[in-house]
Amino acid sequence: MTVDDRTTKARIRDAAIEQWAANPPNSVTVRDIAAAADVSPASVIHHYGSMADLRAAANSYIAGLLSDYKTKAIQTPGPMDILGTLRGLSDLPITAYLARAALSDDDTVAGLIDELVDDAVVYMEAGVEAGTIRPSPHTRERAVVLLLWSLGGLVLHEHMERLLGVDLTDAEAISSPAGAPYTRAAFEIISQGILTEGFANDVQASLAAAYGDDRPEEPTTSKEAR
Amino acid sequence: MTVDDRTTKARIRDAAIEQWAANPPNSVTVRDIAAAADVSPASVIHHYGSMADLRAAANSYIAGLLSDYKTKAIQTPGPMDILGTLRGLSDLPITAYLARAALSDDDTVAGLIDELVDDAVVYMEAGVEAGTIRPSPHTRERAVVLLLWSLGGLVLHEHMERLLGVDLTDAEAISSPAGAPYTRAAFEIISQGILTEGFANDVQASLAAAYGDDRPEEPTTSKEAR
DNA sequence: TGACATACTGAACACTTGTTCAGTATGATG
DNA sequence: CATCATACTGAACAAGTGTTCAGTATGTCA
Repeated sequence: MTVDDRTTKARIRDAAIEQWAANPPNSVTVRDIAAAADVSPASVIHHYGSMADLRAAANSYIAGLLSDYKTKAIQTPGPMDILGTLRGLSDLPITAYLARAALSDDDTVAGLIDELVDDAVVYMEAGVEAGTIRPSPHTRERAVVLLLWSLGGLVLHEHMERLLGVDLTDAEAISSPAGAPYTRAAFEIISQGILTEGFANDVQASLAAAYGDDRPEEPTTSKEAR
Repeated sequence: MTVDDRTTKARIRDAAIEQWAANPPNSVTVRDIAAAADVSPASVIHHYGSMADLRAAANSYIAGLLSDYKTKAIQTPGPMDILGTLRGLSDLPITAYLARAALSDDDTVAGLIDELVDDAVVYMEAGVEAGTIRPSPHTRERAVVLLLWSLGGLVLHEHMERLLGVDLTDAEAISSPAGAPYTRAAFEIISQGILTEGFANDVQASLAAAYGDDRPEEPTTSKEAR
């Protein structure tokens, strides 16, 4: 006999998160959330004051979950997939929620993204220390681009599923063989890039000429010309 | 003095595209578009029948522009930035529009994305031929992931701008020194990846063990049928 | 008991949305 | 000229939005 011992306020919050995770932004109404939480629309406002405040409460709740996972995930090595750590963090569809929230113009969302970026920087620095991640002259910029690319792929998960058959919001699918079309492509990109060494050197040279040279120091590998 | 010789119908379409490119999805109203085109809301409906039909007309117009660019871009080498070719294609903010449109559940948009993917595959195969792009056992999957990552970064351009100070929807900014924080990080990732060689081998080994090996130089137990 | 706070609701309100409609202007065609 | 079609508009409408509000329970505490 499993009863729902959450308070009504918590039930409303969770219902809101689920609704926002599952539906396009701005298409979720008070009445939707109220129906999902099995209360009246007025009750939603009673507990949270307004729709915007509910959104803020949901965001800060998610932020709290993120903080919790941080302390746990710090000991698990291999930050290959920055967002992967988020999956399976709670019963709530956090990744799907983030994918939608990243697009809302709500100000509190920016804080969530910034937090993820900061975490990514920390992880990657730890990876450099551990010898799994290449050092970079622009650690933070690299982390920003990589995180926003990953998050962007998540945001476009419907296209990803149509094109590769992989649902990035499904935690189990990703880590199963069904997720291979995505994971092996992503791994290939982040492990060796896509450019040949010769062409990369050419581009690097022209970039250096244009913006100034800041090539990362190569750890005693090949140095011969093409 | 230059007069606007576009028909009212064309002006409405262009105004709609600009509005949709510049504002969050579902936040653009008939009255916004009407005001931008300097006509009455009723005139918008008069010309296009409904808001949905206007959207469809805009999508097919963009699709037409894309087809045009394809024939042109085929001869410009260096497909480093797949989406870069789209910038400066027209006076209309096509990339920004695509970034918003990629999220709408309109069916005609899926066709646009698929077209971009197909183009990316072609470009990358040409790059492999030319020796600028590394060959891959999964060309199409790699192209999909790379394109959706890029497009995803574009979708999240507001976060990118906040975090890096680079506006991905601004064609000139990208190719100027102001775009360096993004371009050099993106280049670093696609030129050498982010994993060290040793760690990449480790991960590759476990991936191969889990899903089956698809790298000829890594010998593992071969027992599957063909 | 009485007094007070909290939880919750149904019904309405003010506002915005896309769309309709009657009607005016303009120009082409006979 | 009359006739017709098209371009365009102001005013309204129905539906949907978040929110307010008076009012009813259900406690808690003196």
